[in-house]
Amino acid sequence: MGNVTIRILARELQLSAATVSKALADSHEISQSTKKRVLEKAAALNYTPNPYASSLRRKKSKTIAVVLPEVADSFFSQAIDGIEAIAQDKGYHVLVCLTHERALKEQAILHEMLGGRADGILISSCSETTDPASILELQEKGVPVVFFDRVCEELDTAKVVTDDRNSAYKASDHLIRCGCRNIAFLTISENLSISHERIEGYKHALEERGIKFNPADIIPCTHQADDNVHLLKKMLGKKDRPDGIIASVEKLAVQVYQACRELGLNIPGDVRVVGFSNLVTASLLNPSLTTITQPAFEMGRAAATLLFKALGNKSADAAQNVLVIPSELQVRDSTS
Amino acid sequence: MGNVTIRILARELQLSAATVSKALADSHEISQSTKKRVLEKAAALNYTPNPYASSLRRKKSKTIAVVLPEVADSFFSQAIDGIEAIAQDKGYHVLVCLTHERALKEQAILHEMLGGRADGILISSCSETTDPASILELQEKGVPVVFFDRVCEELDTAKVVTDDRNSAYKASDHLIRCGCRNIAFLTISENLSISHERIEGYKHALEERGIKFNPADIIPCTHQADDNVHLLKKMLGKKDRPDGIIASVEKLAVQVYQACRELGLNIPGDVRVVGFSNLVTASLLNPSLTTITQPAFEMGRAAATLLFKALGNKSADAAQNVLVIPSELQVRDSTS
DNA sequence: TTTATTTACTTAACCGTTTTCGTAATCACA
DNA sequence: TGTGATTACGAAAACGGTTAAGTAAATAAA
Repeated sequence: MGNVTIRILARELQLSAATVSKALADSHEISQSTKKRVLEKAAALNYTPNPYASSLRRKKSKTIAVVLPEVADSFFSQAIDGIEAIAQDKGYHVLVCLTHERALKEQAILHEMLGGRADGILISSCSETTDPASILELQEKGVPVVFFDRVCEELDTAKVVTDDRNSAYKASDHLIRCGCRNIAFLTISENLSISHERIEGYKHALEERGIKFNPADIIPCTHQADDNVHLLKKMLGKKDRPDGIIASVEKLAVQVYQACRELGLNIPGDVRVVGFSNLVTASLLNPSLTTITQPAFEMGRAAATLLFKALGNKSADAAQNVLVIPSELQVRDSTS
Repeated sequence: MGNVTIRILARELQLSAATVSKALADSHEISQSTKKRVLEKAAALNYTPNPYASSLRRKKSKTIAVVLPEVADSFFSQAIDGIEAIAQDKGYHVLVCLTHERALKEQAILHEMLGGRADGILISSCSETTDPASILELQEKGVPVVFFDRVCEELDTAKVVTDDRNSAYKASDHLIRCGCRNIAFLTISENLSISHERIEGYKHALEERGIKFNPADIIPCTHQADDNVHLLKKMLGKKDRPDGIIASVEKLAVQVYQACRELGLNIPGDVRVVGFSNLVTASLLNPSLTTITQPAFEMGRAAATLLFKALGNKSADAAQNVLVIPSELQVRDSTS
């Protein structure tokens, strides 16, 4: 009943623990016949190595941590799928740590990671300001960190992003071409890299078409769905309501639909909508939603790949790569 | 640069490692003044304990594993949110292990867990047959296991499910009341507990209304979206196509919509659809989707709570609870 | 004053694997 | 036949935190 350890295995085999350990690791120092005996006995006794003993000794946890705001979001869950695919392939485990968009929680998680719980970190920052200190500490300790999607611009780490600025530009330009002149831009946080980039793209499109940018058109939203719907209804209830909306976050697009439905507003008749979204149901919505579709799965894969590349290098933070994977504008009925 | 260990901390403080350890654990054996000194020095040196050393010695990992088929699914991702909320509260970490619906992968993951990587396991089985052996082994080793949603009926573990049979009954009954007489039931696996239950509920409703059950109406689907759409189009293209469809899995409902769209079939005119689904967009689809909405977040919370209860007990598998949290039928336009 | 008790620490032995350094024994080669 | 490699294994010391057992000093009880 007491767990079968490598020493128990060794005793049964009349061997030393060292030999068994090496045999299990398929070391060249061990004869084929011994390896076979060990493997067989291990299977017979149902031996499973204690990962913590191993981690302690090797200073490797065979685990990566994914730090992100939430998982109930198509983009993030698809990204996790991509990350996990790579990790599983490399024999690594995935620790999912949710920040719930709280900077404090994020910091606490990152600080804990200093203990070596994970060999590397994938992170998509929360919407409150990310403290570069924790990240810097990790880097100093030689723990590779790769940002994805929501990156921290000031930091010199590997990053995987999509072409946020250009995507927002395309979305805005598309709306303008559709006749919109008063476009609201919904965002969840102004100190998020992706927000900056996307707002820049939006501004650029306006400028190019000679539309004056009005700071009041940048609408900061919250993480409370009902608050947002309330806010949106208020905005859309006004006489000078926008004739176009860009929802820079998946959830916000859904909330715009809800607000419009409750107000009896027609999309795209009364207001056109485009959302940054990875919803599989985008094309099935009423009306189908024009989206900027991010390559979520691919971004997850790419971030994980970058992380493992860094883990392979002795020079920990060698991979100061920035990867940009383009998003796609998919025009559907909500704008046409 | 070299990690600051408890011994280094101790040396700096002119104390023994034992004292520091106890001080950090707020042991009553240590004086207040020493505790304060230790805490301050620990903060100053930015000490972070090595979780693996601790896990090795204490035989506790402060980690739970969530084993499930995928994460890119509203039900599962919401459930994870619920699980994580509880785990974070208890100071535990969450290891997410995806089986991708492969029994072999599931077995491998569970077998690895024997090593003690996680203190407890939450699992929603994959659609291929789950091998009770791995679970039994875990239980023998005293690792508590809680099933949620996709449970293993033969096993005597704690379980959290929804009222699958009754939900399916309600969905079927609803369709019949709407006039359907030829109802197809889409499933992904026939050896899944939830499939059994749901099919039973479906049969029961038919029987009660004097409609003969036709085994051919149980449509086994795959995990390939395009395969399913193809299959569904074939089915819906026939003259004697069903006049009602129950999609017992979230993704399948979406695929029914796609198939109908491609065939130009009208929902609910040509065929009525109800789906087991937690999509936030259900009410925004075209037409809005009648759903059996499962309490995903709550189920996650409940499962985690049950697990922690078991972790609290010395008698590991004391909690052979079965919790049933009811789902809700939300009638929308796809059936009316 | 002597004896118990409490307080505040220390020592040392773990936990289970890995790995460095040996060391016999076998083999190759001049 | 002696020297150097090579092969196959073992002893023991890590890794870093925890904890049982022990101890010296201070305090309380007799």
